[in-house]
Amino acid sequence: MCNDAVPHSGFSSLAKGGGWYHIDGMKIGKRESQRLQKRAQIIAVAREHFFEKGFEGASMSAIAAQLGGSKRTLWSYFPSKEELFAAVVEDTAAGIRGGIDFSAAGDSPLDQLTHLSRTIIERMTAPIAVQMFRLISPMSERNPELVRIFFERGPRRTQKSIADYLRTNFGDLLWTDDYWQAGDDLVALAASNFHFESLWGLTNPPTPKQKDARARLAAILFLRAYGRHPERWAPIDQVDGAKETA
Amino acid sequence: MCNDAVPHSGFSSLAKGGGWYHIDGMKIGKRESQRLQKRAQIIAVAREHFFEKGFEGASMSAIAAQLGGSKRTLWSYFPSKEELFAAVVEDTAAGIRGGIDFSAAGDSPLDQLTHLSRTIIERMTAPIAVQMFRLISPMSERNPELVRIFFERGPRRTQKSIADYLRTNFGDLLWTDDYWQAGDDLVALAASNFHFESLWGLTNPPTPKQKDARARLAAILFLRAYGRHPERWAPIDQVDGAKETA
DNA sequence: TTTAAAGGGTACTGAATAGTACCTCAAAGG
DNA sequence: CCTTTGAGGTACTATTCAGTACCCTTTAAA
Repeated sequence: MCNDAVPHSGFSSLAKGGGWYHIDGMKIGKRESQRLQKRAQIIAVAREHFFEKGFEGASMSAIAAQLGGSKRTLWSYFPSKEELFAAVVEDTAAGIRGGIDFSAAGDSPLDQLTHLSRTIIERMTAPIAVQMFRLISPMSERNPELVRIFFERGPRRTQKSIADYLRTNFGDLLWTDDYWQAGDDLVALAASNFHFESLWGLTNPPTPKQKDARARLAAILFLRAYGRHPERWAPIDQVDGAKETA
Repeated sequence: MCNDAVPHSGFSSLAKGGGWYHIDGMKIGKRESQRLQKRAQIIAVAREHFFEKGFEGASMSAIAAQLGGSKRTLWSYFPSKEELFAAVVEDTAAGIRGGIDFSAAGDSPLDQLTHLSRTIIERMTAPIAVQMFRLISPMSERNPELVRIFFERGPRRTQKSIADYLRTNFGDLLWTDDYWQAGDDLVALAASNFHFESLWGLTNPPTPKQKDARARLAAILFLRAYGRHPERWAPIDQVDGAKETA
């Protein structure tokens, strides 16, 4: 979709200014290179506007004005507001997805899951993710396909990474075989509160310390809920709010 | 806010048509009564439009047209689009809140929590709640106060009910004193998946059977995670996806 | 029965919108 | 060096929208 705005006219000849331009290892001419840059710049500006005002509230004229160029230029890249919006969604989803960092692989199960929970929290409370949630939610009635694209390219990949990770590293410790469900529940335990608080802007953003505490609690809760031997993961003295009495 | 559109001019005199009109036990004249009815009707129609098109997408002219009356009438009730929107948010939040049904109070802890989880799921996947989430999310940048009002009058009350319920009925069974946190985690376990699926319209709405299964799983997970004796709530043979091997 | 308020209908204002037309100029490509 | 392509600038169209003005009818209240 929208690739017609980024023509790849094969191997173009040597540019006058000397040297080649590369994208993804492909040699391309300077014209194509500039066009790609311009396209990226447009998407970046459009993202600001859509994030701030929403789809209906954002104005193509305002975007063109901030870009400095003329409207004609904007329309030569994206033939309609919908297509520009779609490009922003795709680009942002691709930016959010990334790979999950499972680097704490050598530590204890509790530490591993704490680290994973911390990563999940960080990702779900990142401003770009929060703004994307705000932007995409109301689109499900008007353009469900767009929401699906966002989900497939963003959250879905994270879901899969987590499920794979649990299957590989925690297969023996859990009583369930449904690693997708378990992963979803880990995400829910780790980020659910922060998600709503961030989404609705009800409180100040959580501090690193709060995130750490929440990540550790989520890991304990998860290991108790899904572990074969839940009593091994006693929360007493490890978590604020635990009662003194055993 | 907006109460200037609903004048309560004290105890007005007898209406010609005979009899009194009552609202909240107060006697009011027929004019006031009709005005309140009209106001409610406007909010109902406006809600449809805002739910379908969002704040920016909805049109006051279209709302007035569907109401049948003239624009002048609409503006005499709500002096601006923002005020109408605020009224819709308040009205809807008040409608959603209701009381939680804790009627399964005589059963086992597992049954009690299953029932509670089922109620939570039902509430969070109800169309009016889903649409309200979609509508309110993007408002947090443009009108944070409105989001706060919605939260206080809707989700916050549910949060409190659940925390109170856990404190009263499960105080002895849980290792934590933080019943708000525990309640939030129960909600997360019960409804998190369904919440995103509903919000983004990714799948068909869950069937009653799926909701029942999820509610039971959430109850087990919660009792293992937060129970003093998690091993008592063994999921084997109670939950799909549990491994055969002990 | 009188009267004053409210609702309905139509037409309007002024502003903002998505998208187009046309021309000019810089620069990339050959 | 010359030609083509794309980008900038300005002005435009047609539409839609929030909100207003004006006038007529209905009806509740006294």
